[in-house]
Amino acid sequence: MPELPDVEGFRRLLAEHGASRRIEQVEVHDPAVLRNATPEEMAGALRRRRLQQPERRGKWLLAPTDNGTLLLHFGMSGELLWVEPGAERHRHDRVTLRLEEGELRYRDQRKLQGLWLAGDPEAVAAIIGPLGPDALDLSSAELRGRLAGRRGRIKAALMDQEVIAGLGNLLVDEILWQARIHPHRQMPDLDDQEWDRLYHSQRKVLREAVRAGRVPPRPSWLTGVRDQDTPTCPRCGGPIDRLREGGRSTYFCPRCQPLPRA
DNA sequence: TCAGTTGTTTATAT
DNA sequence: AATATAAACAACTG
Repeated sequence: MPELPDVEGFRRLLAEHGASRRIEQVEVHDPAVLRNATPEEMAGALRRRRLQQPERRGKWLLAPTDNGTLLLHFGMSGELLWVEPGAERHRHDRVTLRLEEGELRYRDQRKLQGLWLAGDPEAVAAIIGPLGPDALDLSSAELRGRLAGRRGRIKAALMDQEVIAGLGNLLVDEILWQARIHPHRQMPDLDDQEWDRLYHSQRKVLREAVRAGRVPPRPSWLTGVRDQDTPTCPRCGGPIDRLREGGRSTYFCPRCQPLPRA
């Protein structure tokens, strides 16, 4: 699930239900998701502390309290849910933050990422590592400035969190498809019109995905057809092709997204 | 049994 | 120095 739009949805959830409320209890159902603290340390740091305004940085969610910050990363299968007090536990619920009004559940099937504890902004920065500017507030000039001059394929560059933070496999395929740019294009080869299409596609896809809290699988979008057995392009009707880029499945339309100089 | 999954890191090669 | 590839992490599903 989680790319920028999903994590932004989790941030909204946390802002609505958690901000300014007190954590009554921390329940660690699976200690394996705690990356730099024991369950005792996590509970000791957060119990009876007040949550402040949450923040998203790329795919990271920051939940600051009056005693340090909880950092959450959702990997490929994580999510954050708000449930009624004492709601039944799901088998993949790994951590529960119990508040007076309800419970926040960190749920994750695969446990590829997890939860960290940071005492100060420097510790937060050390855990998150270098991140490019967030994709959600990126100007046209900044997008081009971050990418131009790099060698390599455009999909790899867009997926690199140090270049731009927040874009993942699904988003990048959708953006490139809407911009009609082949995922293997080289940045120096893009003309002004293509840069423009890339920027506006990025804006449109992100705006609508953030609103939905996911990349919406609309029939008119690549995301709406990519999981079909033999997907066809919603724009031209031609067959959708698949290739491997950076170890990820990449879907594109060879007719709408041609690779020049074959 | 095997390939595949919306993420990231590490090792190795180019 | 950058870039490319594969594997590993983990827990499933078809």
